[in-house]
Amino acid sequence: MNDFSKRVIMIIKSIPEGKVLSYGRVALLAGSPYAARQVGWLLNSSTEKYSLPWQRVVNSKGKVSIKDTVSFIIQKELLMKEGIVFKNNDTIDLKIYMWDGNIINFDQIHLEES
DNA sequence: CCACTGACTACTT
DNA sequence: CAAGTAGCCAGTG
Repeated sequence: MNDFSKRVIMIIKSIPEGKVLSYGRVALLAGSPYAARQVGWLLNSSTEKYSLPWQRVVNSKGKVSIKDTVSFIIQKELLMKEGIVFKNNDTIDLKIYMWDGNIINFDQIHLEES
């Protein structure tokens, strides 16, 4: 288990209910801006082990991009149960649900407001 | 070590 | 908006 994996796990676990994060965002926060794909894989292999809210991770378009039909449905159901609303074409409004409480305590990173 | 894969993304048609 | 393309990175064989 490398640092990247640990950070991803940590980040996913800190996503609050009713909020989501994109794979790319998680990868970014974990320190590897372009490791979005690994995030998906990581979820798949660590969800049970760490009880991760994997359903709260979607792609940058606000869609559930998992291929497995069953999991796809489950994810939608879970999210809707948390209060997230899907539009007719299975997409959610990232402007509203994207978790920007962002920037976890990763030292170097800090919030810059104007 | 090399080649291939993929729950991704941003960019171009 | 849909489809194709080129990067990116960790796991696997």
